[in-house]
Amino acid sequence: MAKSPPYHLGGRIWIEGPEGTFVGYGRVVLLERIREHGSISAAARSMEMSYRNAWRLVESMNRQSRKPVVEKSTGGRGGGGAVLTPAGEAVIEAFWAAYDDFQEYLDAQTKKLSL
Amino acid sequence: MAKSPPYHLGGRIWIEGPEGTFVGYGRVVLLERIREHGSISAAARSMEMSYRNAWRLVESMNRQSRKPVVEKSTGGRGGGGAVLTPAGEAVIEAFWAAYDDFQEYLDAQTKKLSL
DNA sequence: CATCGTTATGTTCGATCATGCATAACGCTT
DNA sequence: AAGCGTTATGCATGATCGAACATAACGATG
Repeated sequence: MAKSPPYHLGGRIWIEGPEGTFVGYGRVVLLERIREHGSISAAARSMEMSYRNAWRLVESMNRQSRKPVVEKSTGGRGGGGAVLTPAGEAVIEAFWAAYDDFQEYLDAQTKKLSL
Repeated sequence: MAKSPPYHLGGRIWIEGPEGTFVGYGRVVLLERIREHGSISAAARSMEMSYRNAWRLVESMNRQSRKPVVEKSTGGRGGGGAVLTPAGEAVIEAFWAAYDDFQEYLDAQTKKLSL
């Protein structure tokens, strides 16, 4: 096996909206966890993020999206919860598509690095 | 003129070395300023960066580069100074090449954003 | 040999951002 | 009506990173 080259190209991408970051890697993972667990608090716990911050991120995404990505409800059976909307699903899909393409781009550009 | 779309792809890239970031946007600008001014301190002043930090970044780049990107001298006429090496020139060129390509990539991918 | 501006380096201060903690409101269940 | 877990929100705490400040060493020049 060949020795890994000394340098490689690194990078990050995100989708920008009116307020700045609309969705990036961390936010999209949060959306997936919400879909999986059915609440912001359980999603936050599952990824070692404070509920405070998870809630803030959801607010930011909902504000910047035409249609909310997460619908929240308070009280009731189980205390309430949060569900991912179809708009949220679309955001997840759009981000991963861009992300996957970007990873390939980084690999390809690394090979072109003249160092 | 058409209204700008609600979302666009944003991102950053850098060249990674053994310690993490080898050179990114800020570091390459610093190298150019050193070439222009002939010292780390003047370069730092010209871009509103503390000398402390500028010096640290130069150290980091020199440590990670096969051959130093900047050669420093202390004392003497004018107190000393710093000059960019050919290796430094090569790093600047390599980074801007990758950077320019990346900007085009972001524009192209933004148009493919299905949101 | 005193001066001067730069490199070199430690220490303190400040801004930023996420975490942690503390409550309150909510509404279904029992 | 009481209990429960979640959303909602303010406030204090802590980690991180660069700026700001303070010296010291350096070496050509006058």
